[in-house]
Amino acid sequence: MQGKASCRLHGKVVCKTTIYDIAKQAGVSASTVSRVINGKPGIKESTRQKIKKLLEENDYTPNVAARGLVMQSTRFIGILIEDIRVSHHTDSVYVIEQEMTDCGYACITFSTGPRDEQKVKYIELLEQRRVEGAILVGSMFATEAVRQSIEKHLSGIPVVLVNGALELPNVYSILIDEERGTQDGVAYLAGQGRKHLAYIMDVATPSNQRKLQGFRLGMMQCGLTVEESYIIQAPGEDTNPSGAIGRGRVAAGQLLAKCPDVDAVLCATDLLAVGCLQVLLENGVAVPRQVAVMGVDNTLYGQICTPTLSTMDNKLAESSLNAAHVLLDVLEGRSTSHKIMLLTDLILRQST
Amino acid sequence: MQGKASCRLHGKVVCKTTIYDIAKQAGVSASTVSRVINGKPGIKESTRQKIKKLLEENDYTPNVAARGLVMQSTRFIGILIEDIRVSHHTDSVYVIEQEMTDCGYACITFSTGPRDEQKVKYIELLEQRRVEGAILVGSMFATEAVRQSIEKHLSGIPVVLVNGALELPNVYSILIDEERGTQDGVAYLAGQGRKHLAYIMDVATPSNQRKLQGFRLGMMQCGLTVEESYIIQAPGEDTNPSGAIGRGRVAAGQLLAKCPDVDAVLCATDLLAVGCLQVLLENGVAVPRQVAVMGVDNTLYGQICTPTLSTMDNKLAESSLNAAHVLLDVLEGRSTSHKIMLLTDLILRQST
DNA sequence: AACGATATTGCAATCGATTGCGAAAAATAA
DNA sequence: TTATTTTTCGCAATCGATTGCAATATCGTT
Repeated sequence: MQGKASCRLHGKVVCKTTIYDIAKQAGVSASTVSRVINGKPGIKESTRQKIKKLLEENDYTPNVAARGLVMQSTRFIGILIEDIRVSHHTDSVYVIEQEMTDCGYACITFSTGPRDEQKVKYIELLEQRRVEGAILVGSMFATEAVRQSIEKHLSGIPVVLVNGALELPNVYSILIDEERGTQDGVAYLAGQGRKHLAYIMDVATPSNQRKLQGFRLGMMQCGLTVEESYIIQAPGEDTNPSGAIGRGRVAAGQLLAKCPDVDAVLCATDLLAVGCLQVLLENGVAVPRQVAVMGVDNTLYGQICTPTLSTMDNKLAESSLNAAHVLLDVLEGRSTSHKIMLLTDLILRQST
Repeated sequence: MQGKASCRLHGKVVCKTTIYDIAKQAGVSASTVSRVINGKPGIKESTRQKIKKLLEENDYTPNVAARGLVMQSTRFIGILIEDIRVSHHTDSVYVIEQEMTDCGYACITFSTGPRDEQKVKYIELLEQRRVEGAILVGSMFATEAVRQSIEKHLSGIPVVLVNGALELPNVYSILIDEERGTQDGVAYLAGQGRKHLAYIMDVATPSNQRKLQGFRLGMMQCGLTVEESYIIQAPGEDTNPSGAIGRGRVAAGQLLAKCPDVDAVLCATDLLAVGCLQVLLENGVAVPRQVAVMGVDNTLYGQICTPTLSTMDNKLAESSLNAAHVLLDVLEGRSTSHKIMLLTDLILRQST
């Protein structure tokens, strides 16, 4: 027997009003109230109106968790991202949240950090919340540990990976051809007659490795040889975005020391490139006359620094939008593709 | 009668295993399983072990929604923010999510956009999800419409407002003394002997109005008169952060046209300041020799532009951290303060 | 007035948990 | 062996919804 009236304490509603409260007031059963709420047919117009009025008056709001329990659907999706503070990641989250919210889903977002154990932990949290789908943004989710965790905890629900692939029947991938994009960048710089290209590498994520691979391929295709000492690893593995400039500065310092005749630098991210730019200018190197600099991500930073930064737009927002659409397709029973590949754009500004 | 075994389809688990599944396998009742899961006493050690093993083997994960239904607690909190893409907002969300996640809460985050109706809509969504608390980031939430909506939909749960106040018994406020901060900025510039200060105003949020008020007060205290035509309204009301630079540029154009002897510009945000800087430099104005420029927010942009930007650090991340702590205090029954006021810092760089 | 057809509504089970209280089982005491 | 205590465990209600099926109400017909 249910039907306890919503309890009030000090005038504040402590328990929200339920369909039983409404039913009692209307002198009908909870079933009838439920049918009115959901616009089901077979209710006399007069009672429908009476109930609607009561719902209004009592500020009734359905408990979606209770509804979800019987409907077997939470209308939650999960978003996992390494660090939401990274500016292009923010755009991704924004796009996904907008799109999913519009379709009646709510997003549970976690910044996982770089470590696999953390990622696995958050995957379990998503399972506990019974999300109906998940989007993992970033190539760092394409690891074996994550694969196993998805298989164990997220099997049965669609998972979309942005900028990475995972061989699992329920995993969909949005891929970005960063390798090709980096090749394009190299080709452009080589086309300017530059011959001694350097590369500033970020932490060795799959995405960064693809970019580096693109650098090597591009060099080869342009008939240039890669001098290994011209591939410089930015120090540390801090994910805090504000640290990236400093890391770029350190790398640029090494560059100046080790690469005397360098005439172009490709950087794995815009912020590394900004740090690099700063050091070059501070040391009297003319950019782009003596050394050209190119970044990746097409962030606002590149529009602000001086000289403005040429960069590879890796379309993270667009791929996230694609991810949301793929997820919605699967959730709503439409057919969709398991793999989508996007091409990058070269954005040319003053630094090249 | 419950106890349907978890159904499998094509090898994929479609229904997660429940405590009834475990109970049946163990030959006990669901109550016993529940007690083992929650570490309750009064269970024979041998059966406890047996059940624990089964939980492991079956990859059991509690359905937190079902649990929440009976426990009357969802362990969800809501975060409302106008636009998560704005960089200091991102930091706020990051900090809040970290803090709440650490304490076992999950966050439902919505970017509401600038309009009141949207904000109200998202407040209702939070109610539907039965969040146990909410944090609203930004002064734009301090409106009458939002106040009423909170009173109607979020009464009974703690709500923390970052950078704004609302007179409601369950609303807590983290305030930032931006008025005072702007006064400090004016005082600093006046101390350099500058006398003709301009102000580039952003959309008229309460926060921005407080800053403008600080500008007026500061001028008065320094014995300077405010020339109304030196207060320039940046055009548009686009919340897309990437548009702010352009808006700053437009404002700076007006500045050059209308304010011949200007020798300092305070801007409502860093990005406006960056746009302003660009236009000044393009027009051959020496910064800071002829005109000093100062922003607000202490974003990374200010460290990147040339010259680097002096700015007022309004401690949004710190205030968000405070907000999370206040919310946790209330949720966990500790006493806390209804209002916290933070002071800003002046960050001095090359542009002044 | 009696009947069948249709329009409304309620009962009760269900979703996946938690928990107070009583019952059965085991351990201990008499 | 019986009585008593203490462990251990299950029953059933509960949280707030949804829904198939059965029951009742209403209506038109003859």
